Amino acid sequence: MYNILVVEDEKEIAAAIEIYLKNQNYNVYKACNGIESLKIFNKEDIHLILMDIMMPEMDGIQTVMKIRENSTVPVIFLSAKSEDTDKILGLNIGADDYITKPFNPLELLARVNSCLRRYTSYSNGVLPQDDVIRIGGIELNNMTKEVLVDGVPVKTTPLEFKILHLLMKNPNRVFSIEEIYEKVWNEPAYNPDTVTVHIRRIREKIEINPKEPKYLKVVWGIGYKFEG
Amino acid sequence: MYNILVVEDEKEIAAAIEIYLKNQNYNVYKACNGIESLKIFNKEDIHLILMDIMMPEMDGIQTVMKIRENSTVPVIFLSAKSEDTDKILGLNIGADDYITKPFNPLELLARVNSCLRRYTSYSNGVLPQDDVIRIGGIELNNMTKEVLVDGVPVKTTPLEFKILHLLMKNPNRVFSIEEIYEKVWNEPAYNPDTVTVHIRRIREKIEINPKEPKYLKVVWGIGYKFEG
DNA sequence: TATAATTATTACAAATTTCTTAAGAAATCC
DNA sequence: GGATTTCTTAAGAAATTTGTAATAATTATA
Repeated sequence: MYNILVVEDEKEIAAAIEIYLKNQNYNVYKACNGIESLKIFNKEDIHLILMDIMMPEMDGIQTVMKIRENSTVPVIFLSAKSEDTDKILGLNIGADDYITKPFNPLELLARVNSCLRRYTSYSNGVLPQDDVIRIGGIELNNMTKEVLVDGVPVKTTPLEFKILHLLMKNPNRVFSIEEIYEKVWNEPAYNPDTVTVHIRRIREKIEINPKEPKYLKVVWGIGYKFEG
Repeated sequence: MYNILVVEDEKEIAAAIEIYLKNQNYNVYKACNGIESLKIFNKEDIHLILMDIMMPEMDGIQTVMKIRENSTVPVIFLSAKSEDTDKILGLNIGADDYITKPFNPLELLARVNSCLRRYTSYSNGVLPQDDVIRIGGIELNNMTKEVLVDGVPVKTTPLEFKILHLLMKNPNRVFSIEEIYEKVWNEPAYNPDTVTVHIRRIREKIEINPKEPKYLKVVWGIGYKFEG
């Protein structure tokens, strides 16, 4: 049973899609804007996203970019525009397919089926390599959300994992506290202390001596980096 | 990691562009008029400019003309007008591309990517591929904020790094103490001693014998330069 | 060479940033 | 609904960086 997230601000279209998909025995989650979709995506185990491009608040492209920062879930774009450039560009940011409105319900279903088949076929045997990052003695698995320190599993909270993931995805790059906050929390306003405290907790879990960190280093006056 | 300067007086548009670019891991600087953009351009190591044509104070074309006096940095124009005359004019003064508002975010990203790709491919060695400057035995990495002296990492404070970066970006060019102060601190008022002390501290870190500097030389009565 | 102007050196005070801790709020789980 | 886990905030401590000022050394010029 697959979970499909439909992100679409026009209620009637969303309802119609829901009917088609439920008839095919898919489980449907609905969001009417980008922000809501991110919340659902972070909470549920979504196998495919149908994303409208034109939306209030945060448009579909921005939303997919956010999702792509730490997931390779398949995405099919829905759009009123049919220009070829858009089509190609949409695929460039990691969309798996593209359907122009008004669409044929059968076409929609066909693409959804094919997309899921394609994705599950290569996620069966070999996992996408992006999901495991290993630097020094630290191994981070984005699929299972597991962290290994010298082979020993360590429990991390969701926020700790996100911060560590961000830094380990770009080893040696320095992130300012503000940057970390924006990327992890998806909000502009922030309290620097919050990030600092989480950094401290991550250090407690992955460093032998948190006061002299080997991996999670501070660059004074600039920010933090994962050294590898 | 590329630095992109967005020159746009409408705050919402500038903010939107910033989001798109940051999501693609570009570093974004913003200016809301031509004069401000020149200041940032002179201070930072900008790899591409997105320039609005219609702006108060100094318009985009005037600004690019000023920039073109001593730089071939790629420029993409943004404009509400779509007349061909503007287009041709824009390209004639050395713009690399042209986007009319309202624009598709993906189109913007595609042009930015292509522009940077094109530029770096035919600039052999002039423009650094990444943010690494290497002169003599000194290597400076702006992404990791690391400084290597003959391969040995050396810790620098934020101000020291900024000063060194400024001088190494323009090797052999002499900067007056006042100029250094203005570009690094971004303030008009200054105390010459402050800069002198910082120069001394940098020398202690990168020179074998600070009293007879090999790199960070003084030009008597004029200022300092990084010799390479 | 003497003098004035500029740069170098040093030590210490001030300012800034990060660290640590802990308590209460919020969210999640059973 | 209660218990547990996770998150946020705040405040003082600790560490680091930055600015200042006094003095020494160097360079240019008359």
